[in-house]
Amino acid sequence: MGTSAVNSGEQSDRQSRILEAAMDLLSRHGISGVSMRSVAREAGVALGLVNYYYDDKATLIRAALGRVDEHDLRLVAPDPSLAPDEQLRRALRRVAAADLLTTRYLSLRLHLWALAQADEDYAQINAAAFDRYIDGVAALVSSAKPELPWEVCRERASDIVVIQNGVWLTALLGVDKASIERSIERTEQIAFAPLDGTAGQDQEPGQP
Amino acid sequence: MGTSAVNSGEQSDRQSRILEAAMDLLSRHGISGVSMRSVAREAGVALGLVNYYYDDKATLIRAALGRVDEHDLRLVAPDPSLAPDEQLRRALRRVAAADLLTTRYLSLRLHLWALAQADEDYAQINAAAFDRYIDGVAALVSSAKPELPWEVCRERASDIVVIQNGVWLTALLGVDKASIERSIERTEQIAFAPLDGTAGQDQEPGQP
DNA sequence: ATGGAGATTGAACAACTGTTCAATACTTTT
DNA sequence: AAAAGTATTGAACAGTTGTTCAATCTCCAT
Repeated sequence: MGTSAVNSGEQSDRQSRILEAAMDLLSRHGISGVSMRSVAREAGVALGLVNYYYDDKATLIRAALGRVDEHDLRLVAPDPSLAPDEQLRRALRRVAAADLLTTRYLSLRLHLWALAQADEDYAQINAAAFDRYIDGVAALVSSAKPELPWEVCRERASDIVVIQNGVWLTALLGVDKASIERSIERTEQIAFAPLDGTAGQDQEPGQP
Repeated sequence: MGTSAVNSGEQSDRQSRILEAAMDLLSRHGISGVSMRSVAREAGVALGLVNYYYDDKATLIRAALGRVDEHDLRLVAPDPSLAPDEQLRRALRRVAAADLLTTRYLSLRLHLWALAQADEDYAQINAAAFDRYIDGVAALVSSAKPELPWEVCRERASDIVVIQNGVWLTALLGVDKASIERSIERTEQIAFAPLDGTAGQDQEPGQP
């Protein structure tokens, strides 16, 4: 029987070359550019082998989706070697890092999101990963500002993620670099805002 | 010869039914769900008629893209019957309006964006519409706050659009309604911020 | 070397794709 | 009523798609 896609990590090198090829094609040409044949060609492998490692085309796409979700989660993984507030700051900065704002990654994310919108199956995987990501951000906020109740951390995390999504989506359209920088700053302000009022914004700096 | 897709407005009823069907399918099942046959079926029309009104599948998709772009631009069109600051406020609020935050519209936008990412042709149309949209927002900001130099208005518009994109993208994933509301408020703060410092954010509400 | 298990190939199949086109139906003009 | 123009149909075409499968190849334990 096939090796199944539940297999994590690097399998026989060929299997991961196939997955890599699929992600590359998806990122560059969208789902219509991903056929079993084009994947095989891109991976330098016979057609049959793609179906050997991935029973379905759906399984192949699911594997790609899993890889990207995994990657996203690493962005907000706690790093014990850093002070909590520095951890948070870096995680927020990573979103605008050069290696993340590449067309290849952003485009891949966009296509996967579009797929999730069209297919209930992908949608669930995606939604779960999205929730875990928000939880990750909330956990970082909580470590950096322990005085905040968890509920507030989740709130701030949601707000931050809205902006982050906006950042990378807009980055695809080639918006001003400076605007992205300002948006990142905005996420920092939300994260580090003092407890008092609503998160990180005071319209009137006047005194009571 | 065919009627061409340059034809704006409502043509023979059948033509617009076809376009409507295409947009519906695109929104619900993504580009792989849009075939000339499925469009014809959804529109209750023979296969040949789709190619009669739209020479290409690409032409059909372009028409859909045009419709959505047109719709987006109307969101920031100036409305002389309102005071400038009210115009701006309403435009910013419209993004979170119920009729816009529907899956149908958001999903359509997402798929078109994904298509633009895969096809240079769509990409240019999309980029142009995106620019016009930012210009529209900037113009509204400028009317509401005439003391701002145009450059600053564009800056604020860019920042606002980043958040708006984040809002509707995240809305697709079913994020907390409250978070969306807070994000909209944030766009208002950016728009209406006093001229002094950076746009709409003061980390410390202290006095000088 | 011999057997066997897994890896790899490409041909074959049925289903679907976009596009073309001759044939018809319907409207309007003459 | 005839002619002309447009709208509408579905069959036909060549190509592509995902999936299956018998046939090979590779490698390792025996």
